[in-house]
Amino acid sequence: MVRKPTSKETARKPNMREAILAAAEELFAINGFNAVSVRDIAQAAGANPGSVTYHFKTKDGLLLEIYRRHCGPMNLRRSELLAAARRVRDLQDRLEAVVRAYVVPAFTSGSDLAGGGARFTRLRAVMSAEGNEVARKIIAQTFDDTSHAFIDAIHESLPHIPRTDIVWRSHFLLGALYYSLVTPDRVSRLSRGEADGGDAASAIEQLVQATVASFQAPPLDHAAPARRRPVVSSKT
Amino acid sequence: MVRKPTSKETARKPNMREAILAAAEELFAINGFNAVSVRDIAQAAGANPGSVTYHFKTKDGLLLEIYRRHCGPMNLRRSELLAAARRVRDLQDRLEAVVRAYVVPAFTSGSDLAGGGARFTRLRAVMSAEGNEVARKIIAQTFDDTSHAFIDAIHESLPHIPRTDIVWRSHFLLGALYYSLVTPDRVSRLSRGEADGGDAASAIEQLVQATVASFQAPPLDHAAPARRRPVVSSKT
DNA sequence: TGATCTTTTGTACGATAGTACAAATCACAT
DNA sequence: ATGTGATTTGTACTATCGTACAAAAGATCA
Repeated sequence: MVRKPTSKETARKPNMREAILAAAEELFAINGFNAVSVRDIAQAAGANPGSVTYHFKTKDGLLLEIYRRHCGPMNLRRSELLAAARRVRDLQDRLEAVVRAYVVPAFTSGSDLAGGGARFTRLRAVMSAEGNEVARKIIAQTFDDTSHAFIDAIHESLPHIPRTDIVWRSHFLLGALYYSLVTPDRVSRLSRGEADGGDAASAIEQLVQATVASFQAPPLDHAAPARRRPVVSSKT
Repeated sequence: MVRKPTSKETARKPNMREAILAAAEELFAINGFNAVSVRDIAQAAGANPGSVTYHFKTKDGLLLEIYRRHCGPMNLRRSELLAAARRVRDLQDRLEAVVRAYVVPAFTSGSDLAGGGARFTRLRAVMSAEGNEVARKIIAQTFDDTSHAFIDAIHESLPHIPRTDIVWRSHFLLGALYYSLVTPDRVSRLSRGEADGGDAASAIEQLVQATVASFQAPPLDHAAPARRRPVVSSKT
């Protein structure tokens, strides 16, 4: 008889805890935290509502565990890719590699969770929009380090751009990334079917290319707006 | 003796209907649709919960009315600015003007609502993330025309870029725009206080500049992406 | 097998949700 | 001042929320 697990950390044969986590992740990512009830999650997971309470104590605890599951692997993968990107000699290529190291793990999973990267990133996007408190705390203390590392790496490739501008542009990158995962159908619609907003590979390439170009844009902090004239004038 | 209003369309002296709309708009934009109760809105507006039902019938009806209030003016202003931008001769300047015509009304109000532009745009961002049904319907039938007009205008300035790429990049623009309004504090935090994410003027300039550069990036549709050397450079 | 621990189930409780509706109140034309 | 229609108030109803908890069921090992 095969018997590998000790009694302490085993769950049932069909792992209910995991099923609940997966169902919650999916539902939260699509509908937001507040619109999904514990009963909805339980039903989607084929579990009893009480099981959710048993495994995660509260609804917040469930969300917290989802974050714990993904943050580690994703940031680890980002660190690896970032380290590799830093070793690229050509500054131009390095910039692209760094951006790619930031973007790719958000679309594709960082570890055992297959294809869960995009789902979790979408979850983060939605929680961010909802101003979810649990998420806010985790984000600030888990992702800011990573964000700083990327900003520094980008700054390394573009020393002549003020750090402030890089912060703004990397912020735009994250916004674009989030939005691409939240409403991919809009891309399909506006392109009249010529593009598939749900295609991760396309999204990544488009995003990386557009973002690299935006980082390379000339800085504007320099208090010298003489170059361009005020273009807008239509109001009375 | 002042007598301007006819009895038919007047509300109370302190216009309750407007107060409710304003309160709802603010609360929805910050916390999302589902997290805000009708009672929350009524309290914030200094009204009775029943008044909300009286004026707007349902909570969905209230959201619908908020959209009706803003969509017209904002799209009107965008059309004006877009028309003006189209008249700019220099292609480079025209591109920037077009982008600005898209961005500016989202941050600043389009009509009588003072400063409400950013709030409403943030509301749209949050509703989009939550997958709100009421919002989805209105968006598709109200904003897609505008979006197409902008995409076409940009395509005019950049004829060598495939329309598909322009759709993606304008999608990124909207995502960046939304995200800037949803979590401006992140910019302040990551820049270590050097930038104020809440400053609309800075956000607009940064966003316009970054976006123009992203639109100008070389197209990537071209089937064979070997080792490409991007042409964009900032040296003068 | 029986004892013990873990997990699942079922049910219930208090809080709060959206909304309906009658009564009270107000603004204003007559 | 008075009647009338537009608003506001107060309250109540039903549904659903998150969560607690005891009992049932399953697993583990002496």
